[in-house]
Amino acid sequence: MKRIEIAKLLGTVGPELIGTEILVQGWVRTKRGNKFVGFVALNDGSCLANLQVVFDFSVHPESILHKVHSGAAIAVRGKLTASEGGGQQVELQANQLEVIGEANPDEYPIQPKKHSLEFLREHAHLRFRTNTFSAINRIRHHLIFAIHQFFNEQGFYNIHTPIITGSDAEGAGEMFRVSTLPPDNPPRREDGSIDYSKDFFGKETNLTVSGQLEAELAALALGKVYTFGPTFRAENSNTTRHLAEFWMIEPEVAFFDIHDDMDLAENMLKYVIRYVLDQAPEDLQFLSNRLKEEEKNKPEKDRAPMELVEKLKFVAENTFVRTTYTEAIEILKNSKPNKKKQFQFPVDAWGADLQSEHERYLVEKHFQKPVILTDYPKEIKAFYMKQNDDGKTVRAMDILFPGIGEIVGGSQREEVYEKLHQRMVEMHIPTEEMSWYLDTRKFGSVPHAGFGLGFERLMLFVTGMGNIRDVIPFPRTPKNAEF
RNA sequence: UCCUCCUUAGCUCAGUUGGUUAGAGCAUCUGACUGUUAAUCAGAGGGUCCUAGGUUCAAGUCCUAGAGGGGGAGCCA
Repeated sequence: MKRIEIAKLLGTVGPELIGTEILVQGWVRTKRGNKFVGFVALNDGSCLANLQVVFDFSVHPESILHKVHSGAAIAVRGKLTASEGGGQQVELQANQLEVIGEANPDEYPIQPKKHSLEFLREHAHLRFRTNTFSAINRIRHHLIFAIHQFFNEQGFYNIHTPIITGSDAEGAGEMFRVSTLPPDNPPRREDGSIDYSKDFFGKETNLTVSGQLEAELAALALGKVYTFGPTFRAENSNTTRHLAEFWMIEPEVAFFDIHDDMDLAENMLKYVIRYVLDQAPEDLQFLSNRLKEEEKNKPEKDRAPMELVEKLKFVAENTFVRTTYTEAIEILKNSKPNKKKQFQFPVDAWGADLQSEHERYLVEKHFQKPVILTDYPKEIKAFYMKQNDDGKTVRAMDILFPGIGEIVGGSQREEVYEKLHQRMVEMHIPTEEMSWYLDTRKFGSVPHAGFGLGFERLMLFVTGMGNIRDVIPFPRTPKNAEF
């Protein structure tokens, strides 16, 4: 007999199968009952909801049912019936029970009760077994799929940019070195420095901090491309928004200017949010309720103004606010918290980078919508960004989301060889080592633009979770590479 | 890296001014109950109070150092 997934039994297929003999396999969530009848809530990961399996104790020997604990894997054959109880439409009357894998209740750490997220993080190998993390990971799948589908529908090509990179000049952050040299006794040059010409690649190599520069190479031939791959930053960042290993989406499009870039980013975010709303309503509702429950413990002023599902719909249906850095500085200068000196970093002069508290004020208090900020001072942005005619600003755009801060960072790229070269010299980027990048501006250079979207930051927003370590299955952070 | 808070039973947490034998709920085990929904009810077992020093007649409680974790900041996606 072939196994049927619980999602199908609890979905549209269920009613048709009432009265027939079926097989289900899954993991026990809870067991309850009395001497005569037992109820097991069975979950197989195909959906959030459990299937209720009913055991008649006069049929099943107690010795086997004794092994049915939370966490145990079982296979059950029986007849699907309309439920006598109130909690569910259908249930399974068990005829045959097989305990596939026992779970010793004295050792199994996941109980049918609320665990703290901190505790579950230390048991990340088992936290998939909880409602919260199974919901998060199903949503993660839908989001990944939606991103690929969006770009595919728009005619983009997916490009695999290298994970190991020989360039350390991207300036996006500290890098993890990749080397096969013996760490205790590496070959050295006469001056005592490590001789990387003897290393595996014959030079220093690192894990990538961004696929953007390589994506630009592809865009200047294939037109519309995107990368979606792992990214590594060796920054000692200990926050709820940073990971040492995370996944990034980086589209790059030839003949796009900054406005096309903003349109693309806004459309993409709305598309994937709508997709998840459509594909995972139960999981989202569960997380929404969970969040609401959690917020009951918070003071009124710290509570989110909207419930999760409501918030996602709001973002999907409303136009993002677009404004310039210069206008944002004016708004902040004249804002109440600035005048009352409530900002930790007061806003006085044009040219300073915006702090988290400023971004949060703009998004959550002033506009109360996602905000796209453009035309930042060139001093606080990367070397490859297109310089405006004012000589002061670059065509950069950051998308700020409530509760998350910066979720997208992008720009139109500088396509004029001389301007790019000059900016690289000014910012001490080694131009010889980056000749392959400069070549694109020598041969058939065109205006182009792109952006980077931190996938886990998007996950934070969509799931409403507060810590980035809970939206990736196995988080890598400073001092933590378990599992 | 900086600031701040936390660490007591398997889990979540109480523990008063330093004072007798460190408690509760859930989980586990035993028993009761013929349809439960995180079942309910009764009973039992379960503790290196994070670690190492120190103060004191007396430390879970006070002090110092360390470890681990949370939150915030910086860097950023």
